[in-house]
Amino acid sequence: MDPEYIKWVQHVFVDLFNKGLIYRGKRMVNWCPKTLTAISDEEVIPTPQKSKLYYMRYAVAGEPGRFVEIATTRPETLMGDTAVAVNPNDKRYADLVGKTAVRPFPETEIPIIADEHIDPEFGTGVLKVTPAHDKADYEIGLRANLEIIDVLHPDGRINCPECPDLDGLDRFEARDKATEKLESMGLLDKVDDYENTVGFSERGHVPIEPRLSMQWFLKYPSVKEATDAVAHNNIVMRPERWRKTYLHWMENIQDWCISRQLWWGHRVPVWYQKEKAGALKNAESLDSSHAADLHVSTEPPTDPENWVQDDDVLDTWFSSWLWPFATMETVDQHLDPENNPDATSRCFYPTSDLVTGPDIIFFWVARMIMAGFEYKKELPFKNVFFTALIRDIQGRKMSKSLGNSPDPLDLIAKYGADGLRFGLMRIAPLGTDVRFDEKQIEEGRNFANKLWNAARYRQMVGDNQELTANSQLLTASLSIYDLDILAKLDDLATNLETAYTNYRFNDVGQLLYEFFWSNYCDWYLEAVKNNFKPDADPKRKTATLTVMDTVLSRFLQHLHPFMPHITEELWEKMGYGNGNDFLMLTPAVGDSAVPAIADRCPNPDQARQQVEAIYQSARVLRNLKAEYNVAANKNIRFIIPSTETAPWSEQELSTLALLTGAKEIATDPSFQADKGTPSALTPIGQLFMPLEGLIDVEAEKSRLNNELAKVEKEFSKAQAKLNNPNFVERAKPEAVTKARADLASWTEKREQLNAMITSLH
RNA sequence: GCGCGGAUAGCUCAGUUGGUAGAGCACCUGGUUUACACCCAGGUUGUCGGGGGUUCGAGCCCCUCUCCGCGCACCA
Repeated sequence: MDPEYIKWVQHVFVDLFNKGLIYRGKRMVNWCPKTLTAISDEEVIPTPQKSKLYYMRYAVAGEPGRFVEIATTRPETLMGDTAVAVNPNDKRYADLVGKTAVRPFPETEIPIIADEHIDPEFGTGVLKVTPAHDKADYEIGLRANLEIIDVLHPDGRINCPECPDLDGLDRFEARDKATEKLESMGLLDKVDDYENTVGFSERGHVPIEPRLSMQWFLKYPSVKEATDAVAHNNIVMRPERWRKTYLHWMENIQDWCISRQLWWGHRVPVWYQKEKAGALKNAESLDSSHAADLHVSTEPPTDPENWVQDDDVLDTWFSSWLWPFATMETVDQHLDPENNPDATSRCFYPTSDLVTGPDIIFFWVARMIMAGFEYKKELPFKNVFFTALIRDIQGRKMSKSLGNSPDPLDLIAKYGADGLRFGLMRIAPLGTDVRFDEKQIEEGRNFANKLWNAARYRQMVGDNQELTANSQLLTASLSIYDLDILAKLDDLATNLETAYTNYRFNDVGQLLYEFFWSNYCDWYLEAVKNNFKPDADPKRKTATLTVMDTVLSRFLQHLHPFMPHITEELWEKMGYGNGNDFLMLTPAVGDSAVPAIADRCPNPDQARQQVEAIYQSARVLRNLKAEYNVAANKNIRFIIPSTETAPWSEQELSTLALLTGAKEIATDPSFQADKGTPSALTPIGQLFMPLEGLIDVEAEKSRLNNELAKVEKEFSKAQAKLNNPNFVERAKPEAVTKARADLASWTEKREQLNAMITSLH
């Protein structure tokens, strides 16, 4: 309702009127008897109903005792019947055509006609024609030049003074009353249960009434251009399948009934000459050829006393469809840019992406494309991203009337705005609807909490230092864990870019979540905790802090669009903005930062492999501890009975001990394992876990055999694959290479496990 | 009637050119080692809706059936 926006709405109305595309006419429209207004086809919701099919008889005039049987769902409109129709090819009734039938009340003779529309298979093959109250009947009426008798008031009550017992009754009460009357006259044969689909008013929630009414209509502009734009992928829809839906609608487009009989809305900018107003309003049609008697303008007439403005307002989408440009420039700027230099500075038209729901693809998207092209001679956007619809846990669409929509404010109170936002983004897949489950929002809150605590930890272990991440990184002595997490941070940036490019926002959420929770918190932070012990090397501590700041600050940048509040808060509290820059105003990572790792270490792969070996070993050893129920025992020692521990330094082994919750990992070439000492095969070799008094040869044998069984299974699978000549010949080379590597790895594990089992004997 | 989705662990859902089925929650076991119990470690869980086909190989491709959802048309 901004004054400038109102001007646009009026300008477009006037323009389309002058182009002959807007006209006023008496047409069959969808009428809502509850809200007392016309509505568009798109606002009619077809709803399956359990109703009745009434079989009744009309007497054939002049042939006493002869009747035609008619099946109808709406006996209450019988007073508006002006014909009875059969299919011209229906031999059963061929002799009746041209005769007349007797409408029982108000009693009169009506013609029996033939029309192609009648389906001989339906009911009795005979249709009562009520041109005022059915769209198809209206068409038949036009073809046969039938009289039109309107027997309903706008609110759905019967308007038929000739039948006092029906007059004034609600349409559904009248249905029963009319049935009773027919029955008492002996004209009702039977009533069958019947399931049909009835159009309901989207807002009024009552069956709509097809009604002959004076309304304003629009013949859509720029239809061809809007169709071609999508057909030729100048506008790309995601998911792509909506394209077909769009094109189907565009190819069968109908004129749009744009007038509404409501109090609120943009008023139709049309004034009628006072003395001719009555006649003009009831004219069969009005268009630009009547311009002389009308004032159609964005400005009211200068002599208002001589004019009467049209009472109707416009469909709400008649203003919405102008949104891409009407929000960007005023009509004056549009029409006369030279004298309104602001026009270019404010106008972001076209934009790149429209994000919306597929339920308004016709209401809004299609119409914006048409209006955009019509007024800007250019398409309004290049991509349309249709989000998923969030349904309730039972799969129902959320709606006010069902009351199944959670209040966002309640959710925000419980989980925080960022938690809600992140939770939703993580379940926003490309292409399908999703059931809303509060658990998923809880996950968002937990993630925010995790982030907060990780930042707190950073503050706990070291002073807040001014972050000059890149230069400090270059001089720091980085551990393999540092290199590993920085390389993963680089990977994250790359993967996020891909996900964004493909509009896979749930992937973005997943990538952010996994990197931070798993890679950074669960592994990296745990692996570097030794560096904060009192006796740790200060240089190593500084390097670790620098890496933590690098990861945290970049991660906050990556996460910011998904969790704007907490990231902004931490950005400030951690001092990453140097006390003056908002994170919101900081260029995105891809625009500003060099890759974290590339300059420092051109080939981090070796470090990554070493780290993976340590982490994988930690998993195996944790597992071993769990299997022997000593997971909580911090005094456990692991022994490597070999000197061949290179490249594993004391430091890496102590990190591994930290990660496994063990006292130490010791190399001891002289170690002689007692038979039955639990041991495990890890990427860094075979490790023993001596347990005082807990040695049980049989238990250990059975455990190792279990493990061997799994390995054997994988081994045979890999072997079978490579023994298949078809695979080796036809599969992709990468697949074959990988299969060979797998087989080699399983072979080795198999041999080692066998050796371990043999040593128990 | 025409068209479009969906059916994968108990639940909500990922699974990107066909190549050893995943996440979170739930559940079970153990854990308060000074970031986090909104947490940590470990574990259990699948005839990938049914049937058929193509292929060396199918959750993924083709055909068919069943069920759920959506759009369009019709509905006397």
